Amino acid sequence: MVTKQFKGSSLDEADLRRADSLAREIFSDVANKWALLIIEMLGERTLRFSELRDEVEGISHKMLTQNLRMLEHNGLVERTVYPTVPPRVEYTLTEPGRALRATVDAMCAWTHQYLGHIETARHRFDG
Amino acid sequence: MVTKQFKGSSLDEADLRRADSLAREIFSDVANKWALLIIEMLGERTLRFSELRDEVEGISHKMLTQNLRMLEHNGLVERTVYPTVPPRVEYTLTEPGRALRATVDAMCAWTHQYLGHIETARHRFDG
DNA sequence: CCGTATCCAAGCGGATACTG
DNA sequence: CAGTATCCGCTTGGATACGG
Repeated sequence: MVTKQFKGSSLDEADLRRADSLAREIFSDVANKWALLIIEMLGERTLRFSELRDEVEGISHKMLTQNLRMLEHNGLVERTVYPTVPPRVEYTLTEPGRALRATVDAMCAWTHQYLGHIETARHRFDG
Repeated sequence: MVTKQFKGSSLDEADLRRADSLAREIFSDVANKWALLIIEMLGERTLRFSELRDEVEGISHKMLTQNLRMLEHNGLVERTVYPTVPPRVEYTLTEPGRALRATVDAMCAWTHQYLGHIETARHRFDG
C-alpha cells in the first residue's frame, strides 16, 4: 500500500515494511462508517459528547465512545474536559483531523452527486 | 446528512427524506475498509478476481466476492465474464467508481502524509 | 478459475446498570 | 453529563466443500 508513495526515498526495506503496516493499521481504523461520520460532524464545529450522539444519528453510546477514543489515540480529535458539575467534555478536530475531513467531505459530495446513477444501477442489477 | 446539499432545491420533504436515507445507505456501503481498498486497486487497472485477491492483502475469498457484488450492485464496478475454460472474470471501475477512487486516493495520500504525526500522537496517548 | 453454500467461532455492538 | 463495565444476541467473516 505504501510502497509506491515512498519509492525513491532513503528508507531501507525494514522501515518500508514498518511504515506499510502502520499505514494499513491507520487506514483500517479510519475507513469505517462511524469514524468518518464523526469526523464529518466535527468539521462543522466543536461538539460535546451528547451533541455528537444526537448529530450522528443511529450511533450508540458505546460506539461513540469507542470511536472517539480511537480518534483521540490517533491524534485526530482533541478532548477537553471542563471540570464543572455536571461535567462538560468537548471534542474538536486537530490539524490532521481537519485534513482528513477534507477527503470525507469529498466522499459525501460524491455520494450526493452520484445518487441518481447509483439508484438506476441498482434497479438494473436487481432486474 | 443530505439536507444541506439539497437546500434550496425544488424537492419536497418526502423526496428529501428518501434521498437522505439513500445517501446514508450508500455511504455505509462504501465507507468500509475492504470496499475502499478494492476500489483503490482497481484504479490502477482492470483486474481478475484472483489478481484482486492477491493485491488486496488479507482479504478472504468470501469478503472479496461479497464486496464485489455490492460494488457491482451500486454500479461502481463492471464485471465481464469471458466464457473460456477455465472462466476468466475481470473487474473494472465505472465512471462513478473512478470518481470515488479520486477521493480514496486522497485518503491514502492523507494516511502517508500524517504517518509521523499519528505515530507520535499514539505514543503521547499511551504514555 | 470463479462463485455459492454451509458451518461455526469470534467479536461487534446494543441495552443496561453503575461511578465520578 | 460523560465514561466504564458487564452481559449477551447475533452478525460478521473465515474455512471448507462443492458446482459451473
